Amino acid sequence: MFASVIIDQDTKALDKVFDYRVPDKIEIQNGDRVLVSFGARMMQGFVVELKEKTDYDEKKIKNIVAKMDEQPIIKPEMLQLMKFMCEEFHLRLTSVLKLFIPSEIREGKIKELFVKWGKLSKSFSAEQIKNAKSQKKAVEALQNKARIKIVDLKKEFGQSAVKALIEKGIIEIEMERCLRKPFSSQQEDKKIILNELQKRAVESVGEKGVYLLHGVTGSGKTEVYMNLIARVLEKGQNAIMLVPEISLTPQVMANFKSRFGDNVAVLHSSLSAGERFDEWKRLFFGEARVVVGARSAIFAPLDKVGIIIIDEQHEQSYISESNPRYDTFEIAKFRAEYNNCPLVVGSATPSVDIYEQAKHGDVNLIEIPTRANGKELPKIQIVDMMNELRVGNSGIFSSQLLSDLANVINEKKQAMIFINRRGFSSFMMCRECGYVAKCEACDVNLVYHREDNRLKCHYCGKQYRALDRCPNCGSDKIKQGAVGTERVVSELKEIFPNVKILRMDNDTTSRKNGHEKILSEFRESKPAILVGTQMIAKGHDFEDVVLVGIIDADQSLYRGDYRSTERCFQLITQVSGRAGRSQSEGKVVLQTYSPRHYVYKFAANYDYKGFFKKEENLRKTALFPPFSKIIRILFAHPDENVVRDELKMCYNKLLKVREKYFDEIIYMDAMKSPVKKIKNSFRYQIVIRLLLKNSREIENEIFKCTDDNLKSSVFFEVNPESMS
DNA sequence: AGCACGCCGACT
DNA sequence: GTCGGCGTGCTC
Repeated sequence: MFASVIIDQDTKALDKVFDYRVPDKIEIQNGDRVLVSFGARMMQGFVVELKEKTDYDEKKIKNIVAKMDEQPIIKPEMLQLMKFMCEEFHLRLTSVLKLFIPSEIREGKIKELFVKWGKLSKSFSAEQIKNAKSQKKAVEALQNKARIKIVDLKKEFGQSAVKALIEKGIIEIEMERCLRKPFSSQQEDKKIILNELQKRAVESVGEKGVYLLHGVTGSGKTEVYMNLIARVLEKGQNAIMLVPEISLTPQVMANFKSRFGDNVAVLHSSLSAGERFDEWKRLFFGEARVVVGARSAIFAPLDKVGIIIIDEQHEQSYISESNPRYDTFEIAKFRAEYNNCPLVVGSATPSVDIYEQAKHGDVNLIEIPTRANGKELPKIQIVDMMNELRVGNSGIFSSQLLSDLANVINEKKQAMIFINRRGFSSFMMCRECGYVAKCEACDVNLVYHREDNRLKCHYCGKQYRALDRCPNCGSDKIKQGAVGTERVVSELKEIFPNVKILRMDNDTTSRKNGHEKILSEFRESKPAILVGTQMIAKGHDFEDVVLVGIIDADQSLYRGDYRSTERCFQLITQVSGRAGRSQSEGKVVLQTYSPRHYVYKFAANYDYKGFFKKEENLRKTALFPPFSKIIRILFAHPDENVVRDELKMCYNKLLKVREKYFDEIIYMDAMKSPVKKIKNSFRYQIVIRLLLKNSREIENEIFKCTDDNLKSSVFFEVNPESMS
């Protein structure tokens, strides 16, 4: 019998399986963690396949040295998922591996895997101990107990005594694998009362398939989720619940903990490796039956999965940007199919992509069109900043927003001001006529790059001279518009000197608990204004927030990205959802320089369907996803010449693919990545846009062109979230 | 990743 | 003459 083993080391050179012979005395299963001799050293590996024959020279094959745990670490479902990911997303086995295995049992940590038990040797004689007191005591203890953990022995009788006994051969060491089943615990259950719409939503979720829960902000989706999970638990199955990164997590977590008690395991980024491992073990052994966590929790080692839920489906954080790159939704779909269970994704602002799937019936649509508390959604008022400019107000705030803020302060209520500040680059826009520079070839907005003072298209790489005069109206008031949180805060402080004004952005929350501190301070102050970036957009319920101001909504609109309109719509809806969550009516003031852009009309009316229809049409015409596929191949290497050469090599091969599929490849070019250098590695990319017909086949051919032994690291992305 | 093998410079 | 620099390539 032979076993294919992947070596636990994330390198391209080791991204293959190595065959070992399985000795008769060791019983090996798929997914077992094994110790093998690899080259000159001992390594840890994982068995991914068992077979009778091997292609490798049998004379050179080594034996598996040992099996490391009582049971396989990688369950059959996970093994299949690993293989699926490698094939489907062109990832390395070795890098996929680390998503499935907690760091605590990986790489150099082999020693910690075993519990070392101390046992008295049969052939020991009392003379050997003579008058060493603590050694004598240790031996006595072992005479009564047969075996004691070495760690405990050392603790009780001292390091040196135990060491001496081992050296003399009086104590023998017995290794035992450490992954054993811990005790289990019981569950409690509290029922929540659902309204009619929520009830119907729960009932609409069937035995399997993908469901899109489209519910307005405040429609009580969380209660629906909890009910669905309770239903599944009653059937004796388990559940996976995913939430976006951090900010939402404490609240959701508390909710779930109080509902499902010890049954809940939590996996998120701020856990220590040890804590993460503990939760992982609880899931692995079926002690915890619900996992709540960020995207990586989709790899939780749960059996009998009865439902998978992804909350805030549209969130970007579900797409992993660092290696290995993967889309959580695709993984969830695999697991749901494998377990024959439903996958429910929820959002107030679903992505265009998934809504398109719902339209074709690949995804079942469930709608909750009203808020759970019966309140109206806050009114959104669009303020034309161009007009403000015309009447002589060139400040950040419109007169409307200022007077509304004054009202809030008089009534001792709270307001939030939302600023869209993203990245290092931005678009160029004319403040007189609203003209925005676009790429001639791609119909997306150009991005201004300060380093070389040029405008660039992130999809085709075409470059344009930076503008100093508007080509439309001739005005010289053309500039890149970005206002920072700091400036907004300082101006607000000048206008409202006696009001508490808090700032929340990356700078102020980087410290530990910075997040919580600001939020609780805000909660306690009235009146108060909270100024912040994306992070104030989601999660938190503040009863007394009656006004939300959106400064420069355009920032997310003109980002040189085919998805930017979609993002803008999502952002407005999510931010608006913060206002008027309780008794008081809420209002939103939305400032923009392009008030006639269709996104604002739809967003102001909370008309998702209208927006979708319009957006769908535009993408169909311009051939952007979901009506095409964008493939980006990123090359990175510290030596710029190496990347250039290898990119060129790959590009030349790709030219042949393009020839073959000339009708289906709309666009293909090689260029520098918009971010030229990260961590001293130069980055170049090839961007290809192709039609959906035969796209899988073409994709595979494209991938083959990068298949050689390249020095650069190569990343392969389909419909990338960002081009940086 | 590591570690060996290997082919050129300054050193007891 | 050897010790050792780290470039290339292999590990079942």
